[in-house]
Amino acid sequence: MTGSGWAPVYAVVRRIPRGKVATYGQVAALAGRPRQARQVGYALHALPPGADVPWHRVVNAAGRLSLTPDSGGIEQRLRLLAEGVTVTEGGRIPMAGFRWQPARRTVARRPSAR
DNA sequence: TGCTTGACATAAT
DNA sequence: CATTATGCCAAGC
Repeated sequence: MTGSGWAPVYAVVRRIPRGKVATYGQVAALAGRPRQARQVGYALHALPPGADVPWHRVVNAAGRLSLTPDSGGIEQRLRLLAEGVTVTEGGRIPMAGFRWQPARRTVARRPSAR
């Protein structure tokens, strides 16, 4: 099948538990695309309204909504708040306990470098 | 067919 | 905290 190939991306996003959030890079990595966080965002943007994908649970690595308030960031914030995720007016999320951790990435990310 | 833009990430300045 | 630079790749024009 040559189809888009973003199916795994949507599958990963669907796996994000309610009340938690994941980063684009994380989703990209879990979907098999370690360095394509951008394409993940693109794929989510291309999602039709009402899709079975909780795109609002995906935020950037800084724990902030990447979308502009004019684009849908407002809706994303409201949806997260409705799920119990704390989001400040500035679109910031305290990733202390809201970060979805499927397995790796606990406190020490990426050995070496940095 | 080739260049530009973009829901990003990371490091450096 | 803002800006700059680089990487990665799909879609739009």
